[in-house]
Amino acid sequence: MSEKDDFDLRIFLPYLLNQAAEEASLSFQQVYKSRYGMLRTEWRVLFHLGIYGELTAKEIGTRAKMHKTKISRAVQKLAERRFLMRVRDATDRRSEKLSLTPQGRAAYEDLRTVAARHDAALTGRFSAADVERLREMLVALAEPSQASKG
Amino acid sequence: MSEKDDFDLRIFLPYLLNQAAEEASLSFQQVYKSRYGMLRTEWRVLFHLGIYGELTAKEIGTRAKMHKTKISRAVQKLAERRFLMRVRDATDRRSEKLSLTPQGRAAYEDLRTVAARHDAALTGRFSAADVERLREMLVALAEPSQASKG
DNA sequence: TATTGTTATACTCTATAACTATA
DNA sequence: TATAGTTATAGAGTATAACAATA
Repeated sequence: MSEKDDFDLRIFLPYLLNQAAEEASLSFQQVYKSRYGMLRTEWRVLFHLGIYGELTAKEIGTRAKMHKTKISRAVQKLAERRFLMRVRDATDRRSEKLSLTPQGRAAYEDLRTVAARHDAALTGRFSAADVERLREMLVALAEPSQASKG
Repeated sequence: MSEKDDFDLRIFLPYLLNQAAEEASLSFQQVYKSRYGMLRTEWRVLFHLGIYGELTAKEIGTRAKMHKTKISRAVQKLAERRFLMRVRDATDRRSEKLSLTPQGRAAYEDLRTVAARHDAALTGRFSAADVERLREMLVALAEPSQASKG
């Protein structure tokens, strides 16, 4: 994009990424919200426990790049609704081992299926090679502190 | 992505798009916020008027796919800060012709330059062909009601 | 009756500081 | 002193209903 009179907002990358992200999230959001009353932070924590098994809040934070306050509140909600269990760590009593209850695992497995189908629906219109390259580029763009000090 | 035990959250498209969008927006957000005290909705309206000239709120809504309440509030803020002028439409007194003041145009031109440089910094690491394909795919993903009922 | 734009309200999401309890 | 996690608070972003003025 040049800097003069032909600026095209419609292809400005931050704008485009935001629009695509909003649209792509919509139908999945409706599912985790309507079926389980979850928020974004909550399904993310649920998925981390579903995929990796027992984790502490700290470990989830590292893997998900989520701030500890977000995790704290998401864990609280998931515990209230009996999707996860908290067990005080015997060797370091500041932290807790978090793991899914059977109910939490069932929710995770349901949502994992929905997510996989949704991902397939979103990417199905593109070639496999294009999708692979798209994911690579998005991973690179998601990485912090690339060239970005405009 | 398959639906069984190898679900990989890190490449789940809605998740990836969200992370990339957040990261890509960061530095530009800091500029329009710190220099002009603007919010997201406000720079978007500013850009529409800068690019297309005189528009009504309705026309901005159509082009930007923004709800009228967002536009109403963004226009109010931009008018307070003397970035735009409102002139009642003589032929339809329900709407107003919106246009940038000299101060608004100066802000737009400054931010347009920042945006173009930021876009170049974000995409500079990829080949021109990859960037072109990336924008095409994001435009397609941003389009509402594709296959999405997971 | 329908449309343009405004106001009220609530919910979601994010960011930061200050705090606790443990180490 | 530092770390794991919590609580409080505010700001940013989004969504919807109800409304006034005009067509």
